[in-house]
Formats: sequence, structure tokens, C-alpha cells
Amino acid sequence: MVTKQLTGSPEDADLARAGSLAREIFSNVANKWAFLIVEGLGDRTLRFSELRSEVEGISHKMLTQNLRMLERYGLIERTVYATVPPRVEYTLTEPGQALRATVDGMCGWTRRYFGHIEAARRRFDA
Amino acid sequence: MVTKQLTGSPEDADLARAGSLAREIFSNVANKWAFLIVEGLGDRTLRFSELRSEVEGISHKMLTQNLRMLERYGLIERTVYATVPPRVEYTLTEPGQALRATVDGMCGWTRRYFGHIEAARRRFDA
DNA sequence: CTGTATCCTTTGGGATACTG
DNA sequence: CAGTATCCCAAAGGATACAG
Repeated sequence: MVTKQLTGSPEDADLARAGSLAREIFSNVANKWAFLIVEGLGDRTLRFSELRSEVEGISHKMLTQNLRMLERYGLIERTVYATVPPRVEYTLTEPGQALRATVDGMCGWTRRYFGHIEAARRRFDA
Repeated sequence: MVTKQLTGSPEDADLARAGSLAREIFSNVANKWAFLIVEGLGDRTLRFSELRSEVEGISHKMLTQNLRMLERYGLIERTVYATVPPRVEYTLTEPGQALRATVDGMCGWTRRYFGHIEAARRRFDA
């Protein structure tokens, strides 16, 4: 039998390694705007402007920037209709939907521990 | 019967509302350093310096800053031993452990879709 | 409507030094 | 060792204007 490889394949890339691609993906995706976009999109197909009003407080720039990032990683699909004015629709891909489960988990977590956290926060600030 | 309240209680605070406390919590916690700290801590109890070497690439400043934030929200417990030199230990609380489940989910997600994402990324960049 | 680019302000974040 | 504070640069991010 072969001993377990110490240097993993790309598939095993350790998230802890600051320079790894896995870490890059993790770091880019684990930010509030990406999460709020994924959550706002859900299983729907939304236009840029619809998505923007869905994600409260996001600026035009942040929305495009994060949409590009998510598209680059293949988490969303971008469909352009060559009409005038242009119509662009966004929808989560399968990897995007899978990520959505994680984000949903965090939303649930926030709701569930809202009381705990609020109390801890008040205690700490005192 | 009563109709469903349109203005929810704090417990129902909508994450989507940019100004809400729930959104503040979500936005602060959903960042790479917080996630990596939670993941690095796991179910262990680590000292500041141990945690720092666990979370590769984090600076002294970012570590303290995020630890304060997590402590403020009651996600980690900070224990100070009045020795010299001082010894400070960090461990996840129950809400912190619950969050860890979410973070673990995202780590799994990253490993699972690493191939998809890498391929999409190359396609996009071409 | 969507997207890019520019400008400008704010914040993030590293390095260093200093205190308990 | 752990924490705070300072300095300073780079990146985030908002506002605006413009192009397709």
C-alpha cells in the first residue's frame, strides 16, 4: 500500500495555506456582499437592477464587482439579451446553489443566536 | 386570529435591512479572517500565539481586532491567566461552535467545487 | 438598462514600538 | 506573551459621469 501523500493534489489544497488557490477562493467568496448577493438571488433569476434593490445598501460598483467575481468562479450565470435597452439576467449555477446552502445556514445562525449575541454585545460594551 | 406582523420583532430582524443589528452581525462575521479564526480554533483551546500560527498570514493587528469582535458577540471566550508572562486562551462558545458548522460547510464546499471553480476561472480569464 | 472608468474619501491592514 | 497605539500605504468603496 502507498502511504498518504504529504503534498496533496490541488483537490486537497489546504484552505489554511495563505497562498493556495483554495484559500483565494475562500477569501474572496467569504465576504458580506457575495453572501448577500447569493442570498438575494436565491433560486430566482434577476436582472441587475432587481438584484440591486434586493441587496439593500449595495452600490452599483460593488454589485458589478462582486457579480464579476462570482461569474468568474462559475457561481452565477450571466445571460445577456441583445435588446435595447440591454437586459441582463443573473442566476445561481449548481455550485452557486450549493454555496447558498452555506449562506442560508449562516442566516439561520444569525436569527437563532440574535438574542445571545445582542446580550453579549451589551455586556461587553459595559 | 391575528394577521402576521409586518414589522418583525428584533428576533425576526431582516438580514436584508442594511441598518439592522442582524445585518451588522452578519456583515462583521462574514469575513475571511473571522471564518479562518473560527475554523482554526475548532474545538480546541488556543493561546493568542498558537492561534496566530494556526491562521496563516494573519497579522497581529487583524487577529486581535477580530478576536475582540468575536468576543464582543460572545462567539469566543477569552481566559486570562494572571501569570508573568501573561497567558491568554481562546475557545469557541456554543454560538461560536454553531457558527463553526457553517464555516465547516463552506470549507467543504470549497473542497468539493474546487475543480469546477478553477475550470470556470480559467475559462473566464480566457 | 448595464457596464466601465475616474475621482476621491474612508477603511483595511502591515510594520513597528511601547506597556503591563 | 498579549495588547494597544501609531504611522503609513494600499485597497475598499461611494459618487459621478459617460458609453453601448
